[in-house]
Amino acid sequence: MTKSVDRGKTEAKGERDDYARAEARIARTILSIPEGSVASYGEIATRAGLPGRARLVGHVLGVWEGEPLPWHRVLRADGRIAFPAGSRSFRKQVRLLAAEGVLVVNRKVDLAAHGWDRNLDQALWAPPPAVKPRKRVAKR
DNA sequence: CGACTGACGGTCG
DNA sequence: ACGACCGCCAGTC
Repeated sequence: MTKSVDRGKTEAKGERDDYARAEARIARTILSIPEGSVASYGEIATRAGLPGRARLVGHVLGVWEGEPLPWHRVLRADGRIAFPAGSRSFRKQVRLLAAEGVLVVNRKVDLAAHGWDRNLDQALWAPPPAVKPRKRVAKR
């Protein structure tokens, strides 16, 4: 048997599987972004076990045809929407985010306020910063 | 096969 | 803040 051919097939299949796995992990990760939170492409990639492959996340979002994904919760690393400002998709994303209480100000979303992990920490620790340490001594 | 093109991201001047 | 680069990945011409 033409080993080389078989090998070629095997490799090609392996690559397809790798891609399929990566795609599935990326989709699951995006699905797990809580409503009202946002995450960057890079963050998604990292959490999906694919560090450094933000571009792959963008690619998957573009070609995905499985169950609907909360794609609007995925932003660029600096909080900006990835689509050209003013485009159909851009406006739609702004609308969907707004419906969850995430506002786009100056072309950007406040990641400090809506970042995924940060939100989680906030939910767990919930220590509102508003109150400053007002020098008060401890009364022991 | 090389060049180009995106739902990207980090670094550097 | 901004552009130039470079690394990264899949598709298209």
